[in-house]
Amino acid sequence: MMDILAGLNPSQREAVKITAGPILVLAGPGSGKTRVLTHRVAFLLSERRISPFNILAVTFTNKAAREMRTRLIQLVGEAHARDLTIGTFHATCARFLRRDGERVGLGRGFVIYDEDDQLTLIKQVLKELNLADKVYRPGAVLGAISKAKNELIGPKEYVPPSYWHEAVQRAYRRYQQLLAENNAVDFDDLLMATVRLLRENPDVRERYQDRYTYLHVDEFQDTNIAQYTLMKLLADKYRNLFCVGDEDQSIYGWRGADYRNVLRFSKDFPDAQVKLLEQNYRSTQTILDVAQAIIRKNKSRHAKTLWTENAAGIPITIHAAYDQDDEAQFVVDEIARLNRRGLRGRDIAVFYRTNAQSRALEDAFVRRGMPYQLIGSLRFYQRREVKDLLAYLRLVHNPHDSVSFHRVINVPARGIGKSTLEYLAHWTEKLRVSPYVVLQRLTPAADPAPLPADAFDARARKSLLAFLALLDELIAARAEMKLTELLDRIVDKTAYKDYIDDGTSEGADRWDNVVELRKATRRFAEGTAEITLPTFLEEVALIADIDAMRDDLNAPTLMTLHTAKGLEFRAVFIVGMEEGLFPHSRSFDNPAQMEEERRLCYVGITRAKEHLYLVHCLRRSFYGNADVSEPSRYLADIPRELTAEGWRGGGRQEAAGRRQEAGGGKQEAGGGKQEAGGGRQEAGGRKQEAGGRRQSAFRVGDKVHHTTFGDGVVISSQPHGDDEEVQVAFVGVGVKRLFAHLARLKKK
DNA sequence: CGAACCCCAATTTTT
DNA sequence: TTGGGGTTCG
Repeated sequence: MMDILAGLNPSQREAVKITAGPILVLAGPGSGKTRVLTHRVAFLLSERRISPFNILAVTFTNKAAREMRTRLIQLVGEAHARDLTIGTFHATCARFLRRDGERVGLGRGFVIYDEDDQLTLIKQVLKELNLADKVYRPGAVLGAISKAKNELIGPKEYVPPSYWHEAVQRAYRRYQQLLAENNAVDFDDLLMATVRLLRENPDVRERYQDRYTYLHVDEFQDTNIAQYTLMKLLADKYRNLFCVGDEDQSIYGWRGADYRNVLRFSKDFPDAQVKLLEQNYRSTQTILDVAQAIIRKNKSRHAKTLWTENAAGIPITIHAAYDQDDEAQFVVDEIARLNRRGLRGRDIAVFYRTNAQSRALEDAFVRRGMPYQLIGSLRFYQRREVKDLLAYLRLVHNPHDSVSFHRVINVPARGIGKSTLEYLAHWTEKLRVSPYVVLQRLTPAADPAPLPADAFDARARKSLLAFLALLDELIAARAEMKLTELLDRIVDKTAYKDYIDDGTSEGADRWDNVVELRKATRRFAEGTAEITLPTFLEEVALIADIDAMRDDLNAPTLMTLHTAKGLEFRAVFIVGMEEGLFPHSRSFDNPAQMEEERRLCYVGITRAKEHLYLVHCLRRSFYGNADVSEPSRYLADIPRELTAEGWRGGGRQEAAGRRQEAGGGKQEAGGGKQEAGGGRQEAGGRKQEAGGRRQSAFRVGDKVHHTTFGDGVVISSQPHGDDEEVQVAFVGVGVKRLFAHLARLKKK
């Protein structure tokens, strides 16, 4: 076993060595926060001989949990690391509730509703309560409910601060009722119910307190009230609570996170030791200076003095692009350049404020035939086909789940239409049972008594009974089948392939996703579906975008700034550095939110080790129409001497003067999409760049002629497969991007 | 019943 | 621009 303390700096070592009592480690970006956390656990295990069973560490993402475990395996070996409890807040709570949920009224087989399901449910509620969804927008109502839950406020305690919120309260109450009827919980319930479980049941509380005597929280600044309360409850007996965080990286305030938990901690644990980690090991001095220049402007923060022994490095690049296509083009061009200078794909990331921005980037990568990894946006487990099949699986697990029930009762279409469903709803309300039970009572042998013979017309009745038979068959099959077989059976019995694979390329993509889902079930090959189905469903429900990130893909990663937290790359691009986008206009009127935007910028910048690019557009189109954009205020905060001067040269600026179009349509460069692993990331075109091998026939500055567009000047040129992709500024037409050969471009 | 059409609305970040 | 939801027509 290696020396746990070796390789730690003095402050890190101090933090690790305090093994008793409450400890708060305030750690700047790149200061070895995760290192301290893992080494502290390793230290507990090997030096203090604490049993791994007594150690709990919570993170915010599965990825972080996984990484922590991996590092601990390296430090203390598989045998010790295996028995540690490391997981996300949500997964940990789900685990507690699987065991003891009945104490707070949760049935054994409860399902976890994701955002889609929540939306479905709240829409139903709003309809029931006759609340116009114009005024009571489902998302907004859910947001208000979520906010309450994060603060551990139930529908009864809820004090509506306005008229609007009075309706929210009613919706909240009904929403919880429906969740209970469906034996379902939403994300926030996982936390809230666990807190309730511990609060209201001293025996359970004490059992968990005795089990987990050493508690650890990662990214402490992002905990909300519920999460903080949970940890405080667990720590109440032995008081061994170790938290690491950085208030400057608090970016989830909108989701209820409250960095004042850092202050609360000091108040609740007056004897807490506070350790500061201020040495940065990640970034160049220049990048660190840029980051400081940004974050310094925030008022509500404790000034920190981050420093590094790293070299100054190179100046950062601020680039003005014409529009988002030009911006994306710049990014891929620049990445190609970095590649030539020895940076590998996995060393590079592109961050943006909103997911919608990924599109233009994807287009540019695909056109270039450059592989990439996209995190987020259209999530795998959110796609229609995947959700459909998951709904079937959930129904098998819990047939009373009415959201899943309604999702698939007519998918694929089996002649159960609107009026039939309305009538079905009539019976569920009348009998106060789940739709599944109504179907059961359509059978002649039903007990209690079957519904009257004239309930539902013959056709509807037949369809409904067929669906019931299908469900019951699947439920019965569960006991003797593996999960994968169960899924196959569902696909088979519903003729799902015929339904989804309609001959179009989208259909093929969708079918690929089904195959991918099938692959995901294969990890649960041991034991019958009876055993593995609940675990599978739970895991799937608690997956986050970032969890699917792969290090083995060696492609640049595209993700939102929020997702980027906790990662590092040799080169970082932040695009869309524009007022209204970043900082986002939604934050303008709220100073606290504006500070959060700034922290987000700080988080983005501090991901970079060596190269940092901040890019903004002069024009950006939002939904349909283009608008002039102002450079982000953050750019103005950066001292000039830290940025590359005279950089904005090259042919690009001329191009920027004119309207630029992605001419010639979108050519799919590579062999379509590559679905990988968890199925969520998409590598774009996979075709290898021709690189410098081909001699290009067209060079920047060449005068050319095109039969339709007339005369123009080449402003860029890229070898592309057998052809050459050129950008040409045509007189009176604008910039077009085309394949020279294909377009029969002539040199003049 | 279901496909086709139309209109409207929204678009921040997500465990 | 996209998608969801509602309406209409076959």
